[in-house]
Amino acid sequence: MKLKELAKSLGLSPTTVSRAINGYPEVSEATRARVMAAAQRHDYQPNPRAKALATGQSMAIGHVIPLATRHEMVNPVFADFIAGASEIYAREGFDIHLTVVSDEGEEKAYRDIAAKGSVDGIIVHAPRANDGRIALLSSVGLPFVVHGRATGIDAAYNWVDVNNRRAFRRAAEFLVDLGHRRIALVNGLETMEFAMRRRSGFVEALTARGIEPDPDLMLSDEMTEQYGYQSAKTLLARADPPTAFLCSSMISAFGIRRATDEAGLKLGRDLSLIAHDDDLSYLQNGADDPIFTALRSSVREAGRRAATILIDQIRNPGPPVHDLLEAEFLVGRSTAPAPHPARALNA
Amino acid sequence: MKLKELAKSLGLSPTTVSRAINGYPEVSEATRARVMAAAQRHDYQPNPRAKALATGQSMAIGHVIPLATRHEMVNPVFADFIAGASEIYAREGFDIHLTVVSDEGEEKAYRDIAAKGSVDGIIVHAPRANDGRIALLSSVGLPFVVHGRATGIDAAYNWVDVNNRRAFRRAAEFLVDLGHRRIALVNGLETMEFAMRRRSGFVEALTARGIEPDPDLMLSDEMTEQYGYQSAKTLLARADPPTAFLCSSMISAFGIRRATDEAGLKLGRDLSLIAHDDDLSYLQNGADDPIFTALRSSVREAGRRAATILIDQIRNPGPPVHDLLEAEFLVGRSTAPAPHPARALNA
DNA sequence: TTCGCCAGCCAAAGCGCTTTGGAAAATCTC
DNA sequence: GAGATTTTCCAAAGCGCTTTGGCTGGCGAA
Repeated sequence: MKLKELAKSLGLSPTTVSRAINGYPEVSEATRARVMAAAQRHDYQPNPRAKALATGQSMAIGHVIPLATRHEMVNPVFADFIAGASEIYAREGFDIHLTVVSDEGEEKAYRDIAAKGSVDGIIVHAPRANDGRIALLSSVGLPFVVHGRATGIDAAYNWVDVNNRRAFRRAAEFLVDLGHRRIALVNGLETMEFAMRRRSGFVEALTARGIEPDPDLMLSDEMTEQYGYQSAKTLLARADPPTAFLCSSMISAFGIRRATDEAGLKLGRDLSLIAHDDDLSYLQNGADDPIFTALRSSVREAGRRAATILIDQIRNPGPPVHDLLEAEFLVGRSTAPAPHPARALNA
Repeated sequence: MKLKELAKSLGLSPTTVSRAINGYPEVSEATRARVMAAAQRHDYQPNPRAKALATGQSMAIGHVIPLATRHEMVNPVFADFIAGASEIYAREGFDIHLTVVSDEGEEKAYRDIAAKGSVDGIIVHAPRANDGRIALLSSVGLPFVVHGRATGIDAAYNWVDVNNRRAFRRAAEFLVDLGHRRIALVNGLETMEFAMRRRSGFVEALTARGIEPDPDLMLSDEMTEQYGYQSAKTLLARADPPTAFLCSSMISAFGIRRATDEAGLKLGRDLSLIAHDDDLSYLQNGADDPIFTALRSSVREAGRRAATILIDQIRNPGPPVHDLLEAEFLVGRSTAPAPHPARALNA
């Protein structure tokens, strides 16, 4: 069923039908009702491509999700982020245009999307320091929101981020308060902004408490289970093993748990672990009785916020907006006072 | 840069330029070269909406990913499936159109997509028995490929699936061969086809070996970590706990591991566990030294296959095609002979 | 030399919708 | 009740591309 047919069947012009459907005031309420009823009856769906061509609006948002070349890994948080964003999109009538692209092709992917004009806005995932995409998109004039922030960019832009630095500072302080002195940071890839910020928060906390951060205890890689396992295994084999771990991901935290179990140690007794928890739907830390003491911040909520900002900027462009979410700190069963704090310190 | 401008700058008609770019034979190779060079130089990207409107082809594939209403959970395998599919899409010039929809809205979502004609084909995820979507899409005439199969559908259709039944039969047989008699099945939601098939394979194996499947040992739910944990905890607390677990997901397997650790049992010694491993990029079971004995089947590869079939069917429609993948069986460190097989049997 | 043919190009219509610039009908003003 | 508005509708152009149906000029055949 096309607009023209609908119009003919009603004895109206396409113009009037179009206006009736799109809520323009130039049609009487009587005919609008008639048109709407007919549209309903015939299950009329305007062809979005024709509409887009005529209006210049595609009613679609682009998401470019990076495929880490090293392990061809797609970050598991995307699914939840997009689920959150799409709640908003669905309500507002936007579609999602997905592009999966490996690191090298990334810039070109953005450039192409902008040139083809197939979306009204873009969400930028996983920013790095001095991220070139931000300048690129700004110059093109396509509205965009960054999930995260990028240092080294002068111009203002829209972003939604978690206060990673504060969260990790707080977690580290908590561990120090429990008497831990040798604390390992099992961080994400520190080419990523969020990982850099987490590291600075961690370092800040230690330094503020007079503890010299030990580079050997600060690891950085893609956050897989294996990475957590290997890291913990290696660190625990040291002569002076850490007594606590701060880990950037629940998945890697499971790896750490596996290594500690193998070593015959018990989390929350012999060893402490705090994990960052993105509150993924399939990897719940548990509400009432958290598995891990954790910094919780819903990536789905971040998706909702980012989508809201983006749509708002598309509809009425204005000065850049940002939204800084604070992570919740949940004390679970994976943390405990340091085993021999006094002895270790006074030795 | 638009086609018309390009044409003018070359002193050619839009017709000729269009034909040159799209490889039609009516233009001389000389002018084609000239056009291509100019297109390159001006970074000309044809407007996909205009193209789609004119040709009726949108060069986009729809993915409708279901949001399980119960826990608002988005299945973690989608990210990898789509990563695999998009390798093919990118090569062939297709875009991905994503729709996230909760169970109730699903049928309408498909209907709308078909009516709006915004995609050339669809991938159907997570089929259920007698899945209505298959009849719907068939009647609409939109090419589609199902990731999985649905019993109760007479008509043939395109699908890509893992031989879940055989895989689970084999795993169960392996456990029985190790002397296990009380084996628990920690399965996915059995409204899903794949879970039903896994269960039948499991039941078949036990029955064939003269073991009566115990309904109390067969669980079914969404495959979260918590689910694995709770299931194992409950089952291990029984008077006659199982000596082995067969689990439908790596994530739930981690939960099972957590429960067994808590109970002071060691996997691969006191208790056996086989997990189904979708070979997710961020949840590797480990190639050389698998954490779990596992049935491995790459969901990313399934994505590639599905995309290939779909594009092929879009280009030259033909009789339905399917592709049945076999899961690899990997013996890892989580399985061992049953603790007291002889005694238990001869008692 | 004339004709026919074909390679190579172009004008214009059309994809399904929106939107500008009227025009007719209805309402208001005095 | 005539003119001035306002309401309600419509015809047609246009979004950027493809594609049908010519048209032209150069070539070989007769």
